[in-house]
Amino acid sequence: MGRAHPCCSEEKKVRKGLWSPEEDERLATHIARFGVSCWSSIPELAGLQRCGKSCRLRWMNYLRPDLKRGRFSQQEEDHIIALHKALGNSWSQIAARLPGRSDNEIKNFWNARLRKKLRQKETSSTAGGKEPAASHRRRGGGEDAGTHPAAAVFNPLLPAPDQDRPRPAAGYFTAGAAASSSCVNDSSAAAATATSAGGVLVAAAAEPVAAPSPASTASACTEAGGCDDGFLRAMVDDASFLFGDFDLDGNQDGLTSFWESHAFS
DNA sequence: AAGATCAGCAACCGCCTGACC
DNA sequence: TGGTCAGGCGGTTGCTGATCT
Repeated sequence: MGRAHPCCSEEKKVRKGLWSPEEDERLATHIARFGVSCWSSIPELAGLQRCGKSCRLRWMNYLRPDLKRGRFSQQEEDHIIALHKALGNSWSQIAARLPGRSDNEIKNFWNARLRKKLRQKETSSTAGGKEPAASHRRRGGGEDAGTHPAAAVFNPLLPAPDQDRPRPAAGYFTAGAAASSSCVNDSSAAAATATSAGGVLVAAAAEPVAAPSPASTASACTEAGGCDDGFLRAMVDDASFLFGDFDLDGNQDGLTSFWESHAFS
């Protein structure tokens, strides 16, 4: 192995670097409406010039509705230290035990802060010295992630309503992908997996929702051709929460106006 | 005021694993 | 049963913006 993924090869023209709001919108809207069955097909279906891996990463680390973002609490910090002690650099396992945090976020947090903190602790305990000057050199409001352009879009929205609002478990949107490492063509299997992995999804198929392609609906539709409306509604609900209101009939006005009103300054 | 330095974080890269054919 | 493919993971890089000099 180790060869480049076909989707990431130079043959295809793929964009790299930071994601634009429009790309985020496309990806989030697509996943909200059709779920994830095959990451490699998502760029094409969502009209993105990105590789599937990049889409997955963006979703997992940033767009996922169950991410809380913002600064790590002291409790979380302690938790991370304890988990790291037990699990080592298994960031995904640590993330699995810290709801609302992505492995990348935890990894960055560890690399940026905790490792240094622990090192300082060690040196100060041996030398009895003071904190190095660098420790107080903080970027304004650094950890609340409000300074980064992309982060600024989401942070104000996520924490407060989340408290009382029941949310799907992590892995909710990625259930289709979790079902198999290959793209799932058996849509009923994918739907079943999505339902069981999510744990909160409605199994009964209601009115079918128009679908652009079999692959894109694999995680939300049944074999009989009917889509799991509960599944879609639940996802759209989450996407609405994130981006503003839009509906399954393709009305994305709320989403668009959200981006417009939260344009980066 | 401007350049240097630093911290935070998003995203890429390469490799591994597991499922499918 | 081995090759191929796609998802997942950890390490690393590079950009952005705050702070310091």
